[in-house]
Amino acid sequence: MEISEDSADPRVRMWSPACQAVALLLGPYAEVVLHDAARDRVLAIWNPMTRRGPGDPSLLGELDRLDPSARDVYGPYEKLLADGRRLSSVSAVLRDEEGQPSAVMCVNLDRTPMDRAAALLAGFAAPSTPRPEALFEQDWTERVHQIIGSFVRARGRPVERLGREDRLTVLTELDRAGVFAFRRAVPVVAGALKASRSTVYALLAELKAQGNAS
Amino acid sequence: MEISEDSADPRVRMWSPACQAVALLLGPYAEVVLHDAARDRVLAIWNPMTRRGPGDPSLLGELDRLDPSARDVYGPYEKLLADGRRLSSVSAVLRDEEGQPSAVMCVNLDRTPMDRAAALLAGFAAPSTPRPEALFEQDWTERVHQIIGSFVRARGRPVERLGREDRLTVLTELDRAGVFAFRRAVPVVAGALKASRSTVYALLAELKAQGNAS
DNA sequence: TCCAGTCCGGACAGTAAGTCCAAGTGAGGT
DNA sequence: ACCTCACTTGGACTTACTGTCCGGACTGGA
Repeated sequence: MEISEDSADPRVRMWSPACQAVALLLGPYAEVVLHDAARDRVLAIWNPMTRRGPGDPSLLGELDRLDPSARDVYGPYEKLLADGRRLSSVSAVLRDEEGQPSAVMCVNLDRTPMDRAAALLAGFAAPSTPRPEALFEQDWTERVHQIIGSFVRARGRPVERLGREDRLTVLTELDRAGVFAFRRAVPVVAGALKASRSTVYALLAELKAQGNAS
Repeated sequence: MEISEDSADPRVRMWSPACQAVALLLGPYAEVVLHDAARDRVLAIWNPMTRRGPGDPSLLGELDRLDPSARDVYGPYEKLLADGRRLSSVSAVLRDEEGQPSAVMCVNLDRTPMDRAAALLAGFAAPSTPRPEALFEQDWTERVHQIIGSFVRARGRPVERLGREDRLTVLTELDRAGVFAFRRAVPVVAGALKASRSTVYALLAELKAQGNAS
């Protein structure tokens, strides 16, 4: 991963662990460059994104805005690569033990993947899905009356006059519709059928017995 | 931004530009820690994400796996913060001009923002939810898990780590979906949320109070 | 009228739904 | 390291609902 002009250079030896660590952390999306500021050359480079190598002129104007007498840390500022990729960059002036500037570290982070992801997210998020979350049948009692009503109409006889078999049939349908999974279902059904709670339970027990038997 | 025990420490003076540059580049999502490996202490820290400060023991086991005689760069490896944030971390052994290990730099990058984005993208891209939309959902527990699941995915955080507000939100959605009209709904939801029945009832009461007040 | 079949309402037991509280837990502050 | 506060939890407890049982009442037919 590391490409350096001269690993024997004490500056490279000293700074390469830090540079390499950062390059590792940011995976393929960042390059780390160690510059010789005085000679405007690249000392070493990790994850190169351009074709630069050690010994090449630094280019990119990475060192233009540095003023070691003022500050040591610059950025993040934006840079544009020839192919249009946008970079976020920081630079740090590195000093030797006497406090003299000896090198400059630049980290160039390619933001295009994140920009793309951001755009994608923004595009999807904006016209926000109007909640296709289809809900349950909110009013299940409605459904109870519907089922009973249509049966009564088909049978041509009011609920009060339904015979035993009829009620068994209706209860079967209601059960298939999942009505009895709801709380308070039996009293409601009993009311709608104009029958007593006891009767409904008795009929349901009968159905269950039949169902299990068959 | 920088918090250091003793800026006069030559190691801090020497390494802080590099550390600060990295901290700046990665914005609020990364902390950079400079350790005194020999004494297992923090020398300086940028963008602290935990409560550690200079002079504190290093903790976090950041220095456990280091072996300066072998390599200088470690990682990226994954670490887990107490609050559930997942970190990508790298460490570098920093040496003085004689080549003696003098400090260790650790960069801890919080990946939850990216995880969340990734989760969201995955949620959109994936076959979403193949919605077997029946008129009457026979298997309402299925729906419970679907709703909780999609929320967890959007939130990018496992169900165990959902905060109070998150759970209130989920319960609101479940309620809108009519889940609590079913028998045995609360125990099922409590199980799916990895919370106790009591807690679910408490949160539901809170929602009801809010809803009536407004 | 009597019988058979059914239904009713109420009593009752069992199970689930809610409420309440003391104790435990964990994050944040000092 | 300790305290505090907010929250969670399991369990005890109350209330509501579910399901069963039975005596009495109604109905239609012999």
